[in-house]
Amino acid sequence: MAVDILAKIKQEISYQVGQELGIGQDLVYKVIEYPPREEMGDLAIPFPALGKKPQNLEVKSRFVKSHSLSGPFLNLKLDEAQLFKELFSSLDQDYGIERVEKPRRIVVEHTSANPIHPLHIGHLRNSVIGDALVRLSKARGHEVITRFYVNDSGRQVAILIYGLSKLGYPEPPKEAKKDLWAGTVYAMTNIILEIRALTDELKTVQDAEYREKVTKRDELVGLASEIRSRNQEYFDRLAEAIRDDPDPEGKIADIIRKYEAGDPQIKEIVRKYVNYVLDGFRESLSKLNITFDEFDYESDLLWSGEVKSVLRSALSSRARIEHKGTEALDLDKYLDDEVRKELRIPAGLEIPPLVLTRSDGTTLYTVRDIAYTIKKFLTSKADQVINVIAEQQTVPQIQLRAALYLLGYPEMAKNLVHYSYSMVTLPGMTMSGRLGRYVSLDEVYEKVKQAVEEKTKDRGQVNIPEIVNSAIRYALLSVSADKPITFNVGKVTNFEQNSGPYLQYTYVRAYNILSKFTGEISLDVDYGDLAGEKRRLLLAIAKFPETFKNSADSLEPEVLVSYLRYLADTFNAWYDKERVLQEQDEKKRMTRLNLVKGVEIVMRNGLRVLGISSLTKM
RNA sequence: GGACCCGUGGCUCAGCCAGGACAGAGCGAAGGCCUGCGGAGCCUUAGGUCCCGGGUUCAAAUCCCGGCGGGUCCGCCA
Repeated sequence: MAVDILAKIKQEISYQVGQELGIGQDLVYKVIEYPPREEMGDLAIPFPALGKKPQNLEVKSRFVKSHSLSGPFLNLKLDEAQLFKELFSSLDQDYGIERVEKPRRIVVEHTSANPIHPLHIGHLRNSVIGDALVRLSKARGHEVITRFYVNDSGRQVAILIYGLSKLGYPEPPKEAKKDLWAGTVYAMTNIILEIRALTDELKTVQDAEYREKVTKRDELVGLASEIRSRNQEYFDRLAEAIRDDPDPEGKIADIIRKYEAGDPQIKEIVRKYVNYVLDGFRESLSKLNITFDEFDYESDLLWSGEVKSVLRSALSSRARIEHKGTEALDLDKYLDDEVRKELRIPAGLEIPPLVLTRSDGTTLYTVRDIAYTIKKFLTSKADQVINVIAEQQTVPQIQLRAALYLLGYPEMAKNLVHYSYSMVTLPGMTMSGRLGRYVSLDEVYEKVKQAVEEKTKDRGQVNIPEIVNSAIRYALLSVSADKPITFNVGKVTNFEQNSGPYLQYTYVRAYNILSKFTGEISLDVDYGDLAGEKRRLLLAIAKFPETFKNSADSLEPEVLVSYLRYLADTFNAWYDKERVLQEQDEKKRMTRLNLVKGVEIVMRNGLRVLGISSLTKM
């Protein structure tokens, strides 16, 4: 079992200082920080934060080499020899991967794209973040279940099925990627329907509105001709069939209704095509080593009666109201300030009522999501459910928590986390799955792959997929989730310092030094050698357990990413200046080998929990 | 109009939640470093009113209030 040496040292120091000042150890521990500049020391205690200002203070610890008062700070310099000895005598392969004392059961739902078109770079951010959260939490010792919610009973799937019906329910060509193929049919059908709807509207409007709609229709017609080029035969057949259909909207509503009711014929059709698209998703995500434990179909919740039961409970709730002639829940009225705070609902937000049913009696997405959330908590016996969902759904997610609370599931409401992330945009283009306008995950993957192939073409056997994976993951994980990203392929294929491949490359350097050393790495070292970057490396290695805990517990992969970047920079700066294997002095060589070993282990473990493989050559 | 998120060198970001000492990186720019463990590397230099204005504090990029700018949402869509 690896030990967090730095935590041990900080505890010892805070105990000492606490005794001297007559305050609690925990309080001191909490305020210990790292000075901004090296020459100040390795640790600092700001006295005002403790409400004390001692004249002089003795810190007696074998780990502390010296200390000095500087303004309001007590600066401590650690004894690198003691730290080194303690750290490397207990270093093992799992170093830094600190497990929690009380593991929890955590469900992470992520990606959950509509099964009607291929995954695009917006979903990619969701998948990569979700997967990193899964890996971080698992490494921390939690039991994690990964789930994908299949939205198979909405209007969008119905549109796809409607389009397919007009084509006589064709099979995708053998060589085609099935999600891509379905996405084309969906976008064609949708555009044709939208144009038709707009054309109908033109008959009843006039003047400014008329001109606006004409412009909009012209745009759609332009897009239509673009998408027609993907498959002219499909497009022309769809256009003709939909033109001849007296009531497409009725047919689509019919599909939704029959599917919700579990009509065996439509069930078989819908499931077949939805599963084709899911096959495509799995194929794309497997390239990034992303998998799921469960795929949960929205329709199963309808057929099993789980949605009905939620609806019944909602209809008998005291919060039930009539809203615009239909059934709804008033989520605003019955939650006091304290509850809102507990549920992380902004104080100033007027929560919109939750509409429960359409006038034809069918249920809406959020109602089904209530049922799904309950299912996630119950079937996995989860302590916490994390939904990785775009920021656009902030309000619906709030409605969800509020509704759970009101319907008698306050614990679930409190333990449901919306892990929000901001949009991914493309330079000079807005994406729209509805209109078939997007850059798919597969395209991004291929572009990055080409760049990697170009870069490695003279290097023999190299694990190209793992380099592509690291470049993509790093690009999406190094930016905090709540920042919007403009996805720039040029940047992702730049494998210089700020990149996943840079980290992998650093690992390769460390690994190769170790692989060329045939002896035994011992602790018979020269502590005097621990200066400059080597001392910095020692400190950095010592900080890894704390950084990992921080990153995992706060669900912030970017914290770990920045740390690994710093470690790599420090290692590379040293690597260029001094030799390890060629060092003549045996004890110095041994000092350095230990440090390289430390970097190797930390880099490998750190990358692993981000879903990035450490390669031994590249 | 209301709510939420974002605003840090020319560009892209870290640091903000848990306030602390002259604000860190990368890209781009200028100039250097390959007889040595893999140059996807290293070393210099230039470049910053941390959006603005108040407030709290011994201490504010960080917390609070008010603005400004950008994004997102406010549907019997999901």
